Amino acid sequence: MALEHAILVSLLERPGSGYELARRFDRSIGYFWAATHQQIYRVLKRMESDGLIGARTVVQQDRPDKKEYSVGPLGRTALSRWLHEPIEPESVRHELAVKIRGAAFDDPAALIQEVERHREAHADRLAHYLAGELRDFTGPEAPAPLEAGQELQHVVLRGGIAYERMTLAWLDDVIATLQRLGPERRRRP
Amino acid sequence: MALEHAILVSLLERPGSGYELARRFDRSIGYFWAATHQQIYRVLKRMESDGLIGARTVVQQDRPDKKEYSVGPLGRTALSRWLHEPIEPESVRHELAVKIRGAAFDDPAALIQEVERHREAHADRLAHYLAGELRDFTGPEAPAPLEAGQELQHVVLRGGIAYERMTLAWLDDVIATLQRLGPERRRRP
DNA sequence: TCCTTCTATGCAACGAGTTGCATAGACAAG
DNA sequence: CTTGTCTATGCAACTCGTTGCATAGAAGGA
Repeated sequence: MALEHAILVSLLERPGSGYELARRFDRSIGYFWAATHQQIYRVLKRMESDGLIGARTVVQQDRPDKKEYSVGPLGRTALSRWLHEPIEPESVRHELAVKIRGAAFDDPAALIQEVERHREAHADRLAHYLAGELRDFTGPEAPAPLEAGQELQHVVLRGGIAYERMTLAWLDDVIATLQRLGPERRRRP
Repeated sequence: MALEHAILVSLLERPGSGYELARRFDRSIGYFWAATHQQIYRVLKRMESDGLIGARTVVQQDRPDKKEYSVGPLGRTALSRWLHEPIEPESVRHELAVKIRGAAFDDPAALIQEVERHREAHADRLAHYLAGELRDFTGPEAPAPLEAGQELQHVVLRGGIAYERMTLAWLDDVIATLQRLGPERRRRP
């Protein structure tokens, strides 16, 4: 179960509550491992009862109290063990690609709008990543000699940036292809 | 449920049995939508009882009989409806990226082997895609004017090729980064 | 001859992920 | 003054995906 390990990594980078983790999974760590708050709360509860993490209640003014989790020795060991186990190369799940192949049995041109919507979403993500890179790693505000953890966060972010750039170029290719095939070349077997 | 739609697309491209579909999901269509045979059999059964697809038993010599499925009018309508619905841009699940960030709390150098293993797997996939592209789309054996369905299969395959190339370059970046951080820069908070 | 691989289909149990809903106080905008 | 958003946590039901196992005949290699 990789969510467990993603949570361990995130809590080692900085302790936090379920709610805070959920927001991190909407940003930073969620760029390559998505999770909803329900999933996170459920797994946190199990991890606490397994002794991987510990919780302390933080009383707050003007907002509800929270339970701040941090990683215990058992959690550290569990993460270490997982890091030394081999994992399978990812199997991709790309719904849009299914749609593109399916468009052969419908109207290819009708898919252009949808692909453009995706293109915009990826352009936004790329802009977001680039802003984060400048803020945390390459800009004047960033700490000059990065420590190991930051170097590793940076290389992961570079992966996200490369992915978004590649995807944008590909979506342009898709749009051009869909435009070349008009509704007139629609296949009706 | 996108597996259902992936199956509809695959069966429209060519009717086939559950077993044949499972093999297609190990190749071609599985490059962007993975599925095991158990999943496929279960969904085929439901799709048949929902009337989306029809089955006929094909008696075979020297091997077990098979049930060949093909898409009915209801299935075609269902696919069409889905094609016109918007979908969310994919949320990524990249386990290796979690490991890379986690390496900050262990030995970064110990991860190099694992990353190299992934690199090889991606290099193999790229070679496989390129061979398929040559065979089906760009080589001398390929049909000269491609029809719409083939153009669309080709653009999806180009996406796979771009993805693998990008991933290879990124994994090289990751390996170089892990090498720069030795075990001596291990972080022990 | 035995062992493995290929074709072909399927059940059962479990683990992971999604969707909808509920609570509850603070604050801001209309 | 009501509606909506933000912080904060959680249950219940459901769907989806994974793992292990089972059957069974044919073909091919050790």
